[in-house]
Amino acid sequence: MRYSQQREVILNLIQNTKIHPTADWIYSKAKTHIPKISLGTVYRNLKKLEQDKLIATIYDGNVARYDSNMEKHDHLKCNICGDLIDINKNNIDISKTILRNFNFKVSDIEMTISGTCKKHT
Amino acid sequence: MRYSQQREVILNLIQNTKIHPTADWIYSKAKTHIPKISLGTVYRNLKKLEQDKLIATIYDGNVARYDSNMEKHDHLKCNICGDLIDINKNNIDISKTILRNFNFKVSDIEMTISGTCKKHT
DNA sequence: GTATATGCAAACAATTTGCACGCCT
DNA sequence: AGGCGTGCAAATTGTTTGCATATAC
Repeated sequence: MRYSQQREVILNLIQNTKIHPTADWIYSKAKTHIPKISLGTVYRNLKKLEQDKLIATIYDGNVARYDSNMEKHDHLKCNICGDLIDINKNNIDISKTILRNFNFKVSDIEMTISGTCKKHT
Repeated sequence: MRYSQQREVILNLIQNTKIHPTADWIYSKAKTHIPKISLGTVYRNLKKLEQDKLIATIYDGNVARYDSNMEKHDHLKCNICGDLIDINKNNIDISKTILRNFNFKVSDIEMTISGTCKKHT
């Protein structure tokens, strides 16, 4: 992958925030560094960065968010502000542990387990 | 909520399939019963049915899928065909149990825990 | 009769893509 | 020089909405 200033700015933005930003947020921040940058460029670079495993995509409802924490981890999602907070599975015991460690009151736990179903064995 | 043939067909379609269909799938099946049904009607009824807790929305990547199994449950998602298979959390012990019970080879477990973060206490 | 539901089409939001040009290597 | 990356605008996709008409109750 060849160097480009746009890609560098985009990656830095993602790495320097904890908010798991959307493409739009990245676009508006990037414009303060590169006023002429386009939204298409943002999306193209996000795809590339994901392919190169420099970032990961999190689908939050029907909006994509981007995360540069590439260690396997999960999220606490606040029902009120929508913030996503990183957690390691190791930290999880049960709701009580989460309440204690994160001061986060759990109302629901959702899980998607992926893999290969029996049709492909 | 007042009766309508459209809504009845839509709900029946969701209840009679295990595939967690998308709005588009529902629309095309519904047309075989009600040729003039519109996609707008499908979406409006999906919203209503969700508000009335007759169905639930599952966000799968960036597409919404609809599920009439209203008991709390999670999903196994096949990496190859994209199918979502229902599971009860009770069934989950670990990957091995899943392999045994569902003949499903687990490659990843993702979890979103929602609730209220400390900013709102 | 009146409120709710419908079909249709236009509007929207998020994301992708074709094209001519620009800039790394 | 050659190819990857860019800006711009138009195209796509999934979903929502305004409006006039139709239907349940």
